[in-house]
Amino acid sequence: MPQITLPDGSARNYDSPTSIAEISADIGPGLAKAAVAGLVNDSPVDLSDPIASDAEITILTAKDEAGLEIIRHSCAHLLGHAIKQLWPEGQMAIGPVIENGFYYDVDLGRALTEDDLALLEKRMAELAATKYPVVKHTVDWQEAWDTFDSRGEPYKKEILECDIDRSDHPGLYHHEEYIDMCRGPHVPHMGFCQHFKLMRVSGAYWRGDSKNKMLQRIYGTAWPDKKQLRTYLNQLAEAEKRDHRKIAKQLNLFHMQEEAPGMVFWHDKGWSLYQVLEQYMRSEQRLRGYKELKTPQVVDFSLWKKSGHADKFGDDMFSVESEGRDYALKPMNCPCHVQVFNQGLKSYRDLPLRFSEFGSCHRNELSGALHGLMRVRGFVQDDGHIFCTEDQIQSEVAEFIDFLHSVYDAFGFTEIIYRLSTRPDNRVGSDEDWDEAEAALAKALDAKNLPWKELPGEGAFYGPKVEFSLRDSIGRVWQCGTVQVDFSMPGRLDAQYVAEDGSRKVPVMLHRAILGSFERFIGILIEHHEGRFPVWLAPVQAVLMNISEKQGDYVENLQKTLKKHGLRVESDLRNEKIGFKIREHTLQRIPYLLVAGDREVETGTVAVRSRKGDDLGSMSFDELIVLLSQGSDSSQEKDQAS
RNA sequence: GCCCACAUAGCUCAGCGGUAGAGCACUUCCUUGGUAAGGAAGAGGUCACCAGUUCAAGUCUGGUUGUGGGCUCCA
Repeated sequence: MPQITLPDGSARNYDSPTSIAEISADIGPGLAKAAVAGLVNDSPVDLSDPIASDAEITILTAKDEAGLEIIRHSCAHLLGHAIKQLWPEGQMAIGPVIENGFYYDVDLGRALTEDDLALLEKRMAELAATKYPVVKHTVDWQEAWDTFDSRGEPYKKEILECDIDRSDHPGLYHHEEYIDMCRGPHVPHMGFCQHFKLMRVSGAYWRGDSKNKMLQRIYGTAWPDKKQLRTYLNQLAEAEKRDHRKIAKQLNLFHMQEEAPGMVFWHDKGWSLYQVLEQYMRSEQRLRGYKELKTPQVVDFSLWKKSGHADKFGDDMFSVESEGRDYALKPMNCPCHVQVFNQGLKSYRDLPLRFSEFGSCHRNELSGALHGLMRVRGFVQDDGHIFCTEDQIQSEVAEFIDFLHSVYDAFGFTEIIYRLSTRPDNRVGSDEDWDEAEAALAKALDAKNLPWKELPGEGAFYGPKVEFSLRDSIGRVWQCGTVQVDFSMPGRLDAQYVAEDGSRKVPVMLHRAILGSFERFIGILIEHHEGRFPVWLAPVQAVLMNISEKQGDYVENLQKTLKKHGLRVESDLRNEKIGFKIREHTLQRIPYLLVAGDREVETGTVAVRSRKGDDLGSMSFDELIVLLSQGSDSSQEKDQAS
């Protein structure tokens, strides 16, 4: 006699075991039709699963996030169904839900083409249009194994053997003649799975292990209705429009070429952006008590052996041989900073000691990992290392977080995501050290009421860390900042200070970065702003143009004066119509377009137009200085020109 | 590094066995025009690189390099 409680608190009684399907039908035909699956005491179930005892239930529809996930999961099965119809020899691996969609890994023994994808998509649409029912059979382990054995599905058998207990009762979902194994739940019929699109194919290792066979992975996206599918596809097009590689080409910021894979040739405009960032970080760091260093880029391997990096990352370091000695291009700055710390005897009175460096690093990343500015081989970190005592960890981390907030705010990033990565299995340092460091990081976050998520086991081998990610203007998340506690390196590299009692102690070292690397951060800025940089960052803040030749001298003089005020202003005296010049510089996303004709020469002004197309009227020289000098202050960041 | 795709003028791309094409940009000339493209003429390419097939190769085959999308990795 199950009593069913609905989310609104109302209860219904049933004489015999019931199901989500039955309850939905009792509530109304609309709901019965829309129901995808349900939650029974917060556990997901199929519509048809029997409910024999008292329970709190929720009916899931396509409108629920959980309901949509079920649809996506069923879409993976639909893809499996279509694959097996088109290529019966294909061996199915796994087909999970991912953000915005699903994928299926399958072993076809050959690569898939774009044409195959279209074929698959067509077959899937045909199958889904029949709205065939999905039937679940719960069987015992052996029956599941026999089923996949007879159907020639070795990967499914391996999953059973390795991941599923023999006493379990796996669910077999029958999609007409196709059978897939799944914890479920799934949609009651495929009519729910009609709004999808296959996106791409790629290779993927079986079980994510590069030693295993490479399977073919087919990605798809799926949504509750046509409209949401279209919206999503539009968003993708939007992201593509923002691609920093494309915008950088249009705006002439940098280029890369075959002779230096993964390294950047900065052009003047990109370098201007870079310099503004660097100068900004430099002045902020100075205000916060950092001492800026510059350390060598080519350092003998012995130091990397001592620091432990050669053992762990040796293959990823660029090496140089000279006069029988082996050197490496530095992949990071920390060992060099310890060398600076080690010069001269340090006292506890010197701590905390904050070093910073715009450290030029090289890492020989796998060729396939390179990606525009986002993943490069040569880059510059806004690196810093704080040498301190254990007692100072929490306050140093707290100060660092304040610093990081002010920087992200200045660049217009308001939403930050905090993650605390704790001890991995493979680690150095005592458990007591880890307890203390993890607690210090957590306390620093909690003291500011920041919401954070723990990533157990994700810490570095030498200590726990907090990672800071920011959300960009179209919702994507980028990890940039980090602060890491290090118990290992100061000891390995013989860093010491004299404690209050005269004894020698090893300092704690905090690694920290806010931007991460200039290269990547600029890539993120380009995409975040879609190349429309706030005026304080814009490589060219304004372009002065004349209407006709007569105003040429006026424009040139004005440009000189503005440049003397440190403003980045160009002039365009070409023999072109004003409309043509306006168009070109608008496409170049120049914040302000300054036009001088006879009227302006007479009054000593210029006509100001924003890149958005707004007419800001005539401005005098003084007004221009104010307009173009809007700083990194975030309240001004959202200027009229954006 | 692995899987798949791609590489043609400065840029964006077409051509897919038979003497290299378009638009924009560039150069010169005309035009001096008030807020998103004024007109005319001209110049510009060993079709990424190296082999092979063929009477003939941007075009077909193999290899190399780079790029793109994934996978793996990310101190």
